Amino acid sequence: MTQPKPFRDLCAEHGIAVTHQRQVLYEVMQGMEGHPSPEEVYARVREQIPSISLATVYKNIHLFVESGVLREVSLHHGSIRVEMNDEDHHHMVCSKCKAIADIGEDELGLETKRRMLPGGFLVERFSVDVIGICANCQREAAPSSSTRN
Amino acid sequence: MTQPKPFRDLCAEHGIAVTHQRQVLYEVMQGMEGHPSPEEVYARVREQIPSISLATVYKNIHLFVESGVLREVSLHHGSIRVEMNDEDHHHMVCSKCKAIADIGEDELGLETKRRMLPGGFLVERFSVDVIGICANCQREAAPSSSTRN
DNA sequence: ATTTCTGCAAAACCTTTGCAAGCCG
DNA sequence: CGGCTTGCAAAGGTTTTGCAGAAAT
Repeated sequence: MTQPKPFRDLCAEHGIAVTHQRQVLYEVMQGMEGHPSPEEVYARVREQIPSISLATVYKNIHLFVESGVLREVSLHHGSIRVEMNDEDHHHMVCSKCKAIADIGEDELGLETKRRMLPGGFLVERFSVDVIGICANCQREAAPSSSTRN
Repeated sequence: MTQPKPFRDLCAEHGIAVTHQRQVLYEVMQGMEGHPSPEEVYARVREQIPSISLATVYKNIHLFVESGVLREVSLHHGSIRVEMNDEDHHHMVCSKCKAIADIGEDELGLETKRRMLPGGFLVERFSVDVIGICANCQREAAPSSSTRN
């Protein structure tokens, strides 16, 4: 079992109260792929707690982000996105359809050696958005060579 | 002279009309350091065209972005940011004070060799946010070792 | 019992849109 | 002129805030 400290201890560590809403919010987010918006999270949590309010979702997402429980990602998107994936990874953003996919640090083929940058900036982590064209959009954009598609 | 095609030709290339507002907007943005928000750009343009409206600024920023005249950057910020810096560069975002500084592709020490990623994603460019602590915040956060500061 | 949290509703942004008048080509 | 652009004002969407009641420690 890899979750001996499910949620109570996370809350304890960060000095926040354990509420039913937070518990469900946390679990729902754990189970969501990709980069859900607050609205999307809200919709899912509602299935379990119909009376929850969007404001509560926002408040707790912020709380979680500030506590380091999860990570905020600012993609080339309009609204806040959040992700639970805590492995080092980055994002491929399709400039045509705006789809976002994760890509592992190693698959990316980036070498991130420096821990200190010019100007004395101390590196915590790298957040890479690879802008490009996803496989689907490449197919659509190549009408002639797609004969064998 | 490096600007033989100041603005008229840019517009011609992209098939958009040359208006006074666009001309001033473009020049103002050229002259702004960093990553101004639409509001900040608006404030500057207003100095020259007091009657300009924020809506016009938004419309034309979008037009410029779509035309490729400038680049939209989505940092770890709330609103759209824009930049004229068309050299390949990335951003250092301080997780304490949220300050943003540019860093050149080479200074970053990243090797970005691949043009194609797993899943058939065709790379156009990399947009790297380095999250970390800027020199100022490091000083403030180190009360003991800052004696000789 | 106190402090913290929730849900509601209103407010505060930020950004977009519709439209009449004006400018560009 | 005809079409694109502007400015205004209003609408739209997202996120935040204030507060009374409810839950947590």
